[in-house]
Amino acid sequence: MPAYSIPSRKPNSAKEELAEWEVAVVDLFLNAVQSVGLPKSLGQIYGLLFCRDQPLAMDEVMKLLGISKGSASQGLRSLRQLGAVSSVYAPGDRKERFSAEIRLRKLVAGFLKEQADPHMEKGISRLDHLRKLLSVEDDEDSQKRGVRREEILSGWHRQMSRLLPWVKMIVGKSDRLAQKSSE
Amino acid sequence: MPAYSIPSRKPNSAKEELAEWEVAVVDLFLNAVQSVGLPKSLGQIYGLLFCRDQPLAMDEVMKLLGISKGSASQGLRSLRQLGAVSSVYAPGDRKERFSAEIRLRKLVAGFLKEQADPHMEKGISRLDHLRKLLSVEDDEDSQKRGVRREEILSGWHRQMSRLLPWVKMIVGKSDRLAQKSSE
DNA sequence: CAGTTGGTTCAAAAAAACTTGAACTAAGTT
DNA sequence: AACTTAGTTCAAGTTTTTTTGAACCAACTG
Repeated sequence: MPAYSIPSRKPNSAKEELAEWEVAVVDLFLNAVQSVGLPKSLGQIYGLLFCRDQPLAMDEVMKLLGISKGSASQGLRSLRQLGAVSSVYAPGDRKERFSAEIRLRKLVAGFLKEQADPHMEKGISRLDHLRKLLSVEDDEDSQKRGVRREEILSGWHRQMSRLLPWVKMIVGKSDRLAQKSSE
Repeated sequence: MPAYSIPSRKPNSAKEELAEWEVAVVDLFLNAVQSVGLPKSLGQIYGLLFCRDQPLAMDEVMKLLGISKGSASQGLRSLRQLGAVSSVYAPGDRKERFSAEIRLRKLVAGFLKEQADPHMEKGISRLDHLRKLLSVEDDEDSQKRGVRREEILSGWHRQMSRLLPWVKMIVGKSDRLAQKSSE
């Protein structure tokens, strides 16, 4: 038996390929995800999983999307971290399989938790730093001006902090449409 | 008899360089702006103008931040388009001068109008395209699956449309804090 | 009009972000 | 143990985005 058969690579003719509409969905997510500053492979992977009823393994994702092992691995990790996909292991199978989270509220919550919250945290320490610098500013006019700016920034920070819970709440409402297909 | 001591630094006559706290503010905006996917020069420029009471001309921005003419010109244009800075011409002076918009509600509204709204528009046409593809899908199971996905996506789109006005409203509330410090 | 100034444009350079694939760990099989 | 197979890591390569600066335009000045 052949230990290793020559990999006759035909670029796009595999047993399985995406339906046209699936390509469109993958493309939709590819774009959507870029608009919020995430790498496009995340969008492709999520889009593919979003289309499927059954969870897919990493090698299927690679083959269907034509992306590398590294991209698939890293992409899936990021998506898991964002709470946008979850892994399921079928008993008796060593492969990890992935399925997409389709509840918008969860997606938004995960995104905010991973992206917005850290920024808010960082904002606090930056404001602290700013106050420290202001306390040693020797030009009095400059200092006064700086203090006014610090007040404004603190106000903004407070308002953004207030906003985030609302976003989660509003998006959470009537998530039913999505839920009935999954839960 | 100097009223204030500790002028032992470079006695820079005009404001040729930024105060330490101003550097920190510029850096703060540089980071903030990148986290929403805008070029960092936008953050630098906005941050500088945010610090100042008096509007600055383009050549001052260039010199203070050490950026090129091209960056300054393009950056200021983008900021104007976002509604984040406005230009003021002093009478008798041919130079255009720029000052930062500091009302958070205006900043958010401008950002949403320029960034989010176009995406929502594009979303509509993508959903239309998807429906068209689904109407000609020949595999019946695939089609059914696709239709379910299209329903989910439409639901998401609807919810996001609902969210945006709320964001503007919530951020708009008690913008007073920022205003009283400047106006 | 020739010279200067304020400002825009855009091709090319630089920087940043993303993807790849080979080397590697870990765990299961023979 | 040797050989799979599943998956991770990361240096190097590729692509995309951003910045630069020189050419250009338009308006004012002497």
